[in-house]
Amino acid sequence: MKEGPDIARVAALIGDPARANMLTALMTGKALTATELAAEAGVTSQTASTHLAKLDGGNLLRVRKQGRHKYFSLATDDVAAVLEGLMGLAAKSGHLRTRTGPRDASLRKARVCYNHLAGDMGIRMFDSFHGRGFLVLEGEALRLTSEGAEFVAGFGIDLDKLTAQKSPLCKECLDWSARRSHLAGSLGRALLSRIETLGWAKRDPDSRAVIFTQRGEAAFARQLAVATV
Amino acid sequence: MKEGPDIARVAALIGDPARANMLTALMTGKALTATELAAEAGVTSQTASTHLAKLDGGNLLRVRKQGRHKYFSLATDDVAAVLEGLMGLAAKSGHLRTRTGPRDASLRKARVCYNHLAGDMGIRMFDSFHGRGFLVLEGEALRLTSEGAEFVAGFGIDLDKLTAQKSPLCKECLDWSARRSHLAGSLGRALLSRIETLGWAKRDPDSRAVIFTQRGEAAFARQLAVATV
DNA sequence: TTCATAGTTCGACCCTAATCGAACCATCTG
DNA sequence: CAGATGGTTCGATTAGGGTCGAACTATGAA
Repeated sequence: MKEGPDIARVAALIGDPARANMLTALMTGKALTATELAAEAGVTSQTASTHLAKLDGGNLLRVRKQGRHKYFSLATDDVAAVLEGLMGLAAKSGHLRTRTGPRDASLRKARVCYNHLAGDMGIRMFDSFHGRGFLVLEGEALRLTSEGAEFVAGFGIDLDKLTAQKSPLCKECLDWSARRSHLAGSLGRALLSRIETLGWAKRDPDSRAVIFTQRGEAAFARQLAVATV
Repeated sequence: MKEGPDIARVAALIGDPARANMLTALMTGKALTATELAAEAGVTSQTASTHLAKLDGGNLLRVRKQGRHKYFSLATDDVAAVLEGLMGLAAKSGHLRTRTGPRDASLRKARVCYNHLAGDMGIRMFDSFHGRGFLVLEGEALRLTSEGAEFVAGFGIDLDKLTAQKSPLCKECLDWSARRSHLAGSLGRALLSRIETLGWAKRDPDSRAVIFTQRGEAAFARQLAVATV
């Protein structure tokens, strides 16, 4: 009774209705912001904040700060597995679902996100870079490989100018609509800027949408599909 | 926030330190009495009683009444699996172990339990009967099959006399030392009585021990090993 | 710069639920 | 039968923690 592996502490974390609702909402695998989770749990943002702090303290969550937002997702698959098991025990099902993302199709496709490219096009770019070994995840950080540097240089970007800045070159950014990663940082901003310069796309002045021209989208896709060798 | 599969309720059940200690103590697979679990949790018997009622109400436990005792075990393997998962999440291990059973070897081997045979010999008998299809579990009840009836009749037991009684013929009884099932009920009592009549064993007048003679143990083992066909 | 929004911290309130003492019931022992 | 033990129920106490209002910080937008 004195020591123990403290299964009680973890279970108690999950045992609060508000926190349980948050965790079940995160079972989709998507990341949600604090306010979204607050709504999901049916509590105010203050209480949600304390709850999320506790869940994070119990290593049940993974937290990523994103500007003035904070994105939460389940820490590991193990957490999801335990939640799944608990759902099984609580035989009576009846899931909650959570509304997500922008309803505007053009925003989903491509938009600016703090001056870099987000939406489906942003994700495609990130996936391509990652899959071709241009970007590697090192712990929490994102590093541009020499192959990657070569590619962006060939794309017309002056890396030296970027690395001279104080702000980080590469940052992983969580996509709003799809909730997957895309490229942020000064490089992300430079890439979007270059795309605009090339005339492949231009920003919609009334919204965050980024409108690709037909020719621009084709050229963009061609760049992403280029084999490394 | 209104409905939900109520993962919170189950988690909250496990989330109380006292209850968590009880559940971890039951992770061995053995059944424990209410007082043992109270000691394990470090609470009084009253509080333990309420805790156990709640755990039972949440379908986390299986309960078997045994005279003035109440034996608790985990309801299903699923429960154990979830607990295992929670332990994994609560990384820091350090298990509790619980003292068990009689220290006297002869008592472990064979003893009377409310006038029927318990201990290793009792378990061997139950396992043999069960494995040969003499006894079948039907829900919570235990039924003697026609093959079983034939066998015990051949062993010299008057079944008609037993079935005429009001008390149940077959009952599953949880073994004190090994915490596994053996045969109780009027049949269990009749079997022990018959064993004594045959001179295979006699009771120790100073304890609960049942002392088998060498010849008796051999004959007993032979009976249990007999193939049905 | 000023405004708006996301999130946090502090403080106070309140309510649930764990706990135990005491009395009670059920079952075994002698 | 009386005595002992295992377990439950009731009631009162208490502590822990969830909750929100209000004030505060940080980041982005205009």
